[in-house]
Amino acid sequence: MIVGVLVEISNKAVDRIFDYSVPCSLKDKIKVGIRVLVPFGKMTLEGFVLEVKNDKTFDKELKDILNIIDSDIVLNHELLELGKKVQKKTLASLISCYQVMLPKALKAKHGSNVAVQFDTFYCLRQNINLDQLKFNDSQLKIIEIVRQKKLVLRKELCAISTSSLNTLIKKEILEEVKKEHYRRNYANVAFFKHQLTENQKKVVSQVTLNSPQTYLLYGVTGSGKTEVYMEVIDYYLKQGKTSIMLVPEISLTPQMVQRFQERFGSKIAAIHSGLSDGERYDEWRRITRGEASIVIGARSAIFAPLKNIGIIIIDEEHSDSYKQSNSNPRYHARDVAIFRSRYHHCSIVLGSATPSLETMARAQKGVYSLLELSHRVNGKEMPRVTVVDMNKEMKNISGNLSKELIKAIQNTLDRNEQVILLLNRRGYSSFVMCKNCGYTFKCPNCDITLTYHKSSNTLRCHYCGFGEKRYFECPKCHEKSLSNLGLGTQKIEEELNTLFPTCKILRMDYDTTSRKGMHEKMTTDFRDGKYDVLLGTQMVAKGLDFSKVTLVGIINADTSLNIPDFRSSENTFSLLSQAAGRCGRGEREGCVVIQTFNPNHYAISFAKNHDYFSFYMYEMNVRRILKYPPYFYLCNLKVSGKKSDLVLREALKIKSELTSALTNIIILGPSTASVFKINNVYRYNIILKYKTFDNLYEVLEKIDEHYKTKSQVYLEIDFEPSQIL
DNA sequence: AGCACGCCGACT
DNA sequence: GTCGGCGTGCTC
Repeated sequence: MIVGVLVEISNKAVDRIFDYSVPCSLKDKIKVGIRVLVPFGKMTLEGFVLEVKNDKTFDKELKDILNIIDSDIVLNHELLELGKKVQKKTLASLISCYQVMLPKALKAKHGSNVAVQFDTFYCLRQNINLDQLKFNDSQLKIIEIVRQKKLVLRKELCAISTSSLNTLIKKEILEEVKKEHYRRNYANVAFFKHQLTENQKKVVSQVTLNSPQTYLLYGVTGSGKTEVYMEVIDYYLKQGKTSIMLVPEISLTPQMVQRFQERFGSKIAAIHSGLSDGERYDEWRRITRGEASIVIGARSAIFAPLKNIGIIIIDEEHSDSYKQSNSNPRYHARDVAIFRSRYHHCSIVLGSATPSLETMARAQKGVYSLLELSHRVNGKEMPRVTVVDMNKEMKNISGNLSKELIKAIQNTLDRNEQVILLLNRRGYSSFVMCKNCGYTFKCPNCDITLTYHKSSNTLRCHYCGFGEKRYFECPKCHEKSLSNLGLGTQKIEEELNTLFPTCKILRMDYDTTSRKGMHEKMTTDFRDGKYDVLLGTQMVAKGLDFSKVTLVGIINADTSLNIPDFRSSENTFSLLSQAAGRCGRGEREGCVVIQTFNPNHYAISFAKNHDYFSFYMYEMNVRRILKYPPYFYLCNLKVSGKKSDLVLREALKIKSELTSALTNIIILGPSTASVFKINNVYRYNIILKYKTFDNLYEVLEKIDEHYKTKSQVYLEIDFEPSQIL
């Protein structure tokens, strides 16, 4: 017996199947999809069995596999095939495509730290005649409990007498049994169901009754998309089918999970960043065993090993978190969803209040079916939006809050209602500059300005982690005129404290929510009315639902417009629309104040009017003229290395090779990446724009092949990048 | 990933 | 003459 094994080294040079022979003792345990331990050179490695074959026509002497790691399959037939498809689409290594599907516990490097947890029980041995034996009091007590309950936790019996217990085991009267247990409790809570509106019902029946296809559910904020998702999932659950729902990590809050648990109880497996590796492993096992049939999670949950999938839902489909951008495989969850939907013959629902241009364009072309929810469930109009021109305002105020916004906050507080303030951190950070000579602090390893962290009084590099104490004297002109520039939530909080001394402010940003459970506590406290103002970064704009909020203020709408990325308008429009959607969700009407230095920018004016379609039309025209998606596909080739001249030379070589091998393609660059140097590694981008694939993949694969063994220059290929940095 | 092999500069 | 730098190539 011979097995084909893919070893767990994420290096393209060994990313192929190696054959091993199987010793007789392991033969009957071998299955495709399990992990095995194999000798590899001088190393011992874990690997996946991808093939089992019986022919012995091998010219080489094969090594034996050493052992078997899993008794059960970790990669089923579908996932094995899916990995190959993802590999083909992203040109990443095959092993990375399989690794991305599995929880950390099953990976060679970290796996050993995470184990299945067991509870120890006792039970009576069979065929024991108790009457013939003599026992002392505590032994009798123990036997009585075990006879009644059959299976008793060891801990419980130890409480009576550990020594008596041990004697009973020694005499082979009681038997120790280990049973796996999950780290979390999966209590089945009361099923809770909302009444749907007619519009919602219509959408549900379209999704569930038509033949399998991909839908775009375009529903304004507050139109009750989540209720539609639940109803659809319920429909398939009753048919004995499973569901996946993807949510951006940032909106995968305990409240969100709770809503689903209230309806579906322990059928839910939720995979979010708050779980420990062990808890993740438990969830994964519940899914493979069929104990959980509804999976809610961020991007990687699209690989959940469910069988018989009835529906795949991608909520907030425009979110760039669905594209894995910083490590291989650089996949988009939407593409994986499409692969899986073909395997399972199921539909996909892509939901958003601000669909990505790509998705809406496909819906307009008829590739996806468009479903709409154009009214809020509470019947209220969208909130009134005021745009404040900060160019004029800055002359009148000393802080960062306009008179208009201050007045609106005051009015809201007077009415005993709540406020959400959003500080747009995208493309924005606080830094230190000398007011005398203009000196700014740069990271010595990276080509970037250091960020000021007030809590530790340090300057930090966000790219490599470099940090140093904040100076008091300018190192260049030696004046003591260094000042903190830029805006942080702490700064705004101080301003609010001065303006509204009695107002209770809840600050919610990465610093305050990173501790486990803090996010949950904060949202609960705010909902319970313990605070008047919720001040935060992007995370306050997504999905939160507070009925008492009647004012949303956006402190700096346009910093995200300044990012040199073709999606910056789209991202800004989407952020403003989502933020505005946070208010007026209850009985009372809401209003929105947007502060901006670009009051006439189309992303802002269309957001002001809640006019998605006009934004869509306008932006489509921009993309058409500039040859960007959805009119053209993009691919970014990232060429990097420690020797900048060598990197450039190789990048130019790649470009000339592409130019001669490809037609009907626009090749831009190589240009220096927006941060040229990170951690002493120099980076160039070559950007490809094309309408048809032709021989693109073959050519790129050949170039990639060449660079996978080079150690001085690295090449990474990112198809349809979410951003080009 | 790890290790061996091989080709060049600087030294006990 | 050798020691050791790392660039390259191989692992069933």
